[in-house]
Amino acid sequence: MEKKKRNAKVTKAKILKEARTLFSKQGYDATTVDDIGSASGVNKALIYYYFQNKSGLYAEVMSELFDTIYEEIQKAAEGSQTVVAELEIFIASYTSYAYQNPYFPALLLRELSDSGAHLPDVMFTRMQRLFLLLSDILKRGESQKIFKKSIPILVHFMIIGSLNLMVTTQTLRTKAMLFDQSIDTCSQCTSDEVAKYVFETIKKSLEPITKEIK
Amino acid sequence: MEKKKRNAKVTKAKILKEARTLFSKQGYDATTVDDIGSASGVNKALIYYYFQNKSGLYAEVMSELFDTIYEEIQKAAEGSQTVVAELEIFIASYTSYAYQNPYFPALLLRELSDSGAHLPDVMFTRMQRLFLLLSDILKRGESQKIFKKSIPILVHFMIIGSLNLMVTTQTLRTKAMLFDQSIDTCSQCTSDEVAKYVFETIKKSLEPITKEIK
Amino acid sequence: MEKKKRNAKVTKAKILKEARTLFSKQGYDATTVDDIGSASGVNKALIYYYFQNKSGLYAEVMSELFDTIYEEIQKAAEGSQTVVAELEIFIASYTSYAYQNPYFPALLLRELSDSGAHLPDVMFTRMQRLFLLLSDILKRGESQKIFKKSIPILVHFMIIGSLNLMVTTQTLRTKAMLFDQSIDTCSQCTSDEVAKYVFETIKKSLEPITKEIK
Amino acid sequence: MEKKKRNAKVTKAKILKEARTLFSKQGYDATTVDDIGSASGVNKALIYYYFQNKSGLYAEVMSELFDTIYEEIQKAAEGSQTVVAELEIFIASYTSYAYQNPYFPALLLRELSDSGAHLPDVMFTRMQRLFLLLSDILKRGESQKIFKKSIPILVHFMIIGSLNLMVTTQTLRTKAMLFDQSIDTCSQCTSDEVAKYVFETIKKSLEPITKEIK
DNA sequence: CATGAATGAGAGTTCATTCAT
DNA sequence: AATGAATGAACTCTCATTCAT
Repeated sequence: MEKKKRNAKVTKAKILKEARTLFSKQGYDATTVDDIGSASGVNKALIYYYFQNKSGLYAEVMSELFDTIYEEIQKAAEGSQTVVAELEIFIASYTSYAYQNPYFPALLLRELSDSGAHLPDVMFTRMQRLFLLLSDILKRGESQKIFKKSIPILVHFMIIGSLNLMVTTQTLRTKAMLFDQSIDTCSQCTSDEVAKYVFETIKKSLEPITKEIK
Repeated sequence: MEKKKRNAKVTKAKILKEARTLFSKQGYDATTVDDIGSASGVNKALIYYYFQNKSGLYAEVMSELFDTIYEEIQKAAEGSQTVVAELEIFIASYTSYAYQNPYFPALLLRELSDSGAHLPDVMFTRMQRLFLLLSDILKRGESQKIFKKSIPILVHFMIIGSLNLMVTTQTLRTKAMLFDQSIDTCSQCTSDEVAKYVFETIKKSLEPITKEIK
Repeated sequence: MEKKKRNAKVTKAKILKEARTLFSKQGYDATTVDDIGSASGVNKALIYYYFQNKSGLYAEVMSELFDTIYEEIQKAAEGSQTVVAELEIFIASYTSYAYQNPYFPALLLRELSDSGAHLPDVMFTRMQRLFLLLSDILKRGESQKIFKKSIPILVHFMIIGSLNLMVTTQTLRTKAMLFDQSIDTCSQCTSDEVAKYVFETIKKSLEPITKEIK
Repeated sequence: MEKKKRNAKVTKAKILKEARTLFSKQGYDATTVDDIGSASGVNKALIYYYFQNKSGLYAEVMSELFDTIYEEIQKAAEGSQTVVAELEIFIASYTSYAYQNPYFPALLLRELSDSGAHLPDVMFTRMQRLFLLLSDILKRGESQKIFKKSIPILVHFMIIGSLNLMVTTQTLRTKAMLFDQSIDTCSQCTSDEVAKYVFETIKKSLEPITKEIK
């Protein structure tokens, strides 16, 4: 009868996992602490024991996500030789992360739609780091004359905006296709195809004018 | 003493207006019917008299918004000669609408982060129409050999993703700048600059390969 | 079927009445809003509709009580000729009020034991007015050489302390008598007897020294 | 490294001490077992190990207090020659105890406002003993013709009522003075002055009538 | 002797919604 | 057309208490 083994680490992780799923599926307000409690098989009060309150739990969920994606991208970009390769890896790893952790895009978009209403200031910095990663690639590319001058935040938003929306609208796009076969919502596209298209688009837009003129 | 003139149309419009503002500022869940009531100076029960319930009101708010933006874009595009001009106008009018009705981007992004959980099916079609507008431009451009083959939904999402995020993150980006002057979040950019950059990016990415090779 | 007549005044009064009873019987913390709701036959939410929150209700209960007793004492004292008569009336009306509204002593003592933890500052003034009533009698008596110099607050506390305790300990004192007949806890005393004894005690203690010496 | 010496007696005493303080400062309901735990630096569960439950702890706290004050008064009264001296000592030692253990008055008043709802029967007897101490003095004084006939419980309540209120309202009275300098709430009085005044008042009221007539 | 983990039963408060006028 | 009164269902959070170690 080894049901309840009282392992704090395991329990806390379970709570965080279920919270992540629910928050992303239903949003912050629509997710109740009771939901999270029963999803993770623990008493509601235990959640308050580990995390002070609902928003504390939310903050911890978000921290984890931002830290993870940041590390993944950084790790992936480590050995890259050119800024173009770095850009490609940035987009590819973001895409792969987003497709594999589909709660992330939903949470991120919601947070950005809210001006971070639910997030403490600490989280703010974590969100910025991601942008700085790309921003730095662009800047270096520019000084190497490989990229033309750009507006980094817009490049950033074109990338993550489109990728996140692709993930969050998966159902919607499939539904659209069922309604009207003539509409192409790329509902069967793989994440690789998506990543590739976004990368090509961005890359092309960054090519110095000289090339184009020629 | 002509204070309360009992003008159904006016009252209903007032409710819709305040609802729109509140829903976009705070989101669906965080906005209470009471909030809307007191903002529009009417009794809560009257809201139920005019609209079936909270989500009915929400649906009406969203309908209005989508109808308006659709009409605006269409009207603007009317006299355009080339598909490139049409594309430019599409982006420009979307941008101008989003910047002038800053509640719209927040609502749209939230809705898309949810796979439209709050949205009735009627709304679904309305969202599609917007995409079809762009999709059609791309298709015609392609058959005229002016645009190369693209993935319309991704182009769509790059456009509206970036533009919406620019609007919703205005505060956040200003804050970021205050924290660290070296980070360029385009916090002072005008809507025209933004529209132009997005247009240039998309246009370039659509240029047929031939041009590039030369 | 004239059950629910929707009479705001009546309903509100009923809530106040039951709240008063329960707060005095069980104290602030031990009384739940649910208790009050079911005692007064209304939905809990209605209590929040009329009074913002639990402590708002409490404050209103206390206001009523203090206002009432103050008015009663003042009215009773109106026609009195001498300060001694005024003192007697002060004590007599306080006693009679306390015995007839037995929740009052409990509430007052608890509040005074807590340094008014549950009360807003407005209430503070109301409590003071009662003291000023007595204080004024003593002062006038003193200047008329009818009373000797006293410490008003102590006189006040001897009066209300003893009277309130008599009311709140009624059960306890009866119980004591049942345990041990030899103990005289005045458990059968009428309120008049009590008032008289307290008055005599205080009066005597206020007599100018001259009298005593003679 | 002799930090946690596992000394049952010491630990238990520490818990009792902090419990006493907290119960008196905040009342029974408002004090949580967690509060007591962290104030005394022990784990919450340990409190349940030593005392059955919250109200068990409370009972023990109260027992201690009543035992202590009873002993103090008795000891002080030991060598006194006359009943008047005994009365003086009773009041003086009660006053000194109350001023030195300011939690006691709050607890006692609260308990008496409740008709001892929180108190087990054992406690009841202990409260009585205190009264019997005074009651006995009065009775002896009466039979020695030094005191006139009195209502002992009222005398008791006048004494402890006023003294306890003086202690519990210290803050309130200081506040009153700050608000309005003209109100004399004896906020600077020493415990000796208070004790003396109460004693004089009671003594005078007990003087046999003969004296007064003369 | 001592602790961290876990729970059940509420408590206060909010809110969408309805009813009577 | 418009309102105040009333409700039920939830929701967040707390707390006394117990269990396993």
